Amino acid sequence: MTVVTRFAPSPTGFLHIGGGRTALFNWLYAKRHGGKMLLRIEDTDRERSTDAAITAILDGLKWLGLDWDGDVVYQFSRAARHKEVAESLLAQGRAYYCYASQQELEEMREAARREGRPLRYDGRWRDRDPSEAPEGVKPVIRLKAPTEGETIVEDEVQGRVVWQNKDLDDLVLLRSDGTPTYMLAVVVDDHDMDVTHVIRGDDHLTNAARQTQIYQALGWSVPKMAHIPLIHGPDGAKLSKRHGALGVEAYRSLGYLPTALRNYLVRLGWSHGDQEIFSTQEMIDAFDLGSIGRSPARFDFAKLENLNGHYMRQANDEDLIAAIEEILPEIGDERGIGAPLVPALREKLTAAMPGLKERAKTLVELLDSAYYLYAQRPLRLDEKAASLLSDGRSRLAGVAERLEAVSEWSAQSVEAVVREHAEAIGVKLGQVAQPLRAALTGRATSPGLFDVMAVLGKEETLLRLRDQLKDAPAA
RNA sequence: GCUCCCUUCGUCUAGCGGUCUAGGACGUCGCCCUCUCACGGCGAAAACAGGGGUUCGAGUCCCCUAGGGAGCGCCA
Repeated sequence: MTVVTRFAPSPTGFLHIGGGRTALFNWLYAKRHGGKMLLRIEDTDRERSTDAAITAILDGLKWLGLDWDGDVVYQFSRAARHKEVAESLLAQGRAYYCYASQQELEEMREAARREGRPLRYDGRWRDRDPSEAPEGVKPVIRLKAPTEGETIVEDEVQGRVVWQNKDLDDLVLLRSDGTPTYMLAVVVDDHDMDVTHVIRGDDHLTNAARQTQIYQALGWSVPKMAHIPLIHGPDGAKLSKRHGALGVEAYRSLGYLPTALRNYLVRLGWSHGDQEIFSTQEMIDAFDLGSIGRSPARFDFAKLENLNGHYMRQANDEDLIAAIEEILPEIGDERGIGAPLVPALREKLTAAMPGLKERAKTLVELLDSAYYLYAQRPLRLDEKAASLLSDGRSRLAGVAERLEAVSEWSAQSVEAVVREHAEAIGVKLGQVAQPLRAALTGRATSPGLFDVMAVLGKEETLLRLRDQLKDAPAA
C-alpha cells in the first residue's frame, strides 16, 4: 500500500510556523516512503475562509519548498458527498436528528459548568421519535456514539490513548443547514482520498477519538494517526497570532532562507541522534514518526539565526543575491535600493559576497552590512566609526598618496601598501586599518578591509578617503 | 470543572534498566586566530520537576503530587 499523507489547513489566516512544520512532516513522511502528500483546504467554514488566506498558504508552502501531489482539494466542494454519508448513517440508525436549539445547548453547558459536570451534549434526542420534533426547527444530524466501552487511538507518536466512551458525546455530523461539520468532513475526505497517515498537531488528539467513532460507525478502517506536539512561543505560552506566531512569509521578509527554516523546523520535535544539519535528502532518508518527541517545543530565534547563518555561508553567491532581490520590495525602500538591483550594484554585491555572507545571519543583516556598497558620498559615519576615525585620522595622513601610486589595484597590492604605511609610521596594522575602515565603510565592522578596497576600486576608495581627510593635519 | 497529553542544561534534544561521574547543538562566558566583525579552534558554567514504589541496579518501568499544554462548538 502506498503511503498517502495530507496537509489540511483551514484558510482563515496565513500559514503559520506550526502549520509549516506539520506540512513539512507530512511531506517528509510521504517522500520517505515514496508516497504522496495531498493538500486539502478545509474551507467548510464559509464565514471565515478567504481567498487571500488560501493564496497565503499556497505561497507559504511553495516558498518552503514543499510541493503536493495532484490538485488541491477544496473541502467545501465535497459537501454533497458529506451529506450523503451523514444520511446513510441516519438510515442505518447510527445517527439521529437532533432538534435541540442553540439556546438549549447553551443552557445545557451552563448547567454542566455550574454543577461541575463535563460539558457534554446529553443525548436528549438520541432515542426520541422524530414525530416529537418541534415545528419549524431544522435539525442537525448527530452521531449515535457508543455509550459504553472505550475508544482507542493507536497513535504513532503518542502511543495508545484510551477514552471511556461515556466521556464522549454525540457529535454533530451535519449542521441544520445541511453542511457538514469538520469532524465528518475530515473522516469522509481522508477516506475518499485514500489517506493512509494522518499527521497533524496534537490539538487534534481528542478529535482523533471522535473521528475514530465515525470511522467505526461507517465501517471504514482508521488511517494511521500521528499527533505531533505543538510549538510554543519563546515564553512557553501557546504560539498564537498575538504571541509571535508569524506567517512563514514573515520569516521570508526577516531574511531567513527556506532551507534554514526547514532545517530548524525539522529539529523541533524530531531528532536523529546528534545530527543538527540536514540536507533535504538527508531529512527524507532519516525521517520517521517514532523519533518525534511528545513534548511541546519552544520557538528559539537564536537557533534559527545560527542555522540561517550556516546556510547563508554555504549558499552560492548568485542564489543569495536572487534571494535578496526577492525581498527587496519589502526591505529595499528604507535603504534606498530598488528591485531589481541596478547592474553596477549587483556587480559590487557579487564581488563582495564572499566576505559579506560569512558575517551575516540573515539576508537583511547582509544587506545592511553591505551599506558601504550602496552608500552615497560623502559617507555618513555611524557613532563608532566616527570615533574610530577621529582617534586615528592622523595615522591616515599620507596613505592616500601611497594608494594613489598603486597601479595594479587589488586586495593584495593595497594590503602591501597599507602595511607599508603602518610600518613607516611605526604603528600596528590595526591602528591604520580601523580608521581606514571607518572612512571607507562608515562602520566599525566590515568584511576584510582590503577586500572592501578592492571591490570599491581605486577611484572610489580615494574619493571616500579624501572626503574624510579634508581637514587632516599634514603628515 | 471534565477528558487527554507532556515534564533531561536558559532553548532544541540524545538517552529506549547497567556503557550516565548524563552526550550533542544553539545561546552565554573565557582563551586562541586576527585589520574590525564574523567564521574557525580550544575550554568553562549549565539539566534528569518533587515524592513514593518495582528491581541486584532507574534519567530510563509503575503510582502520586506539582507545573505546563490541548480539547470539551451547528470553528477547523
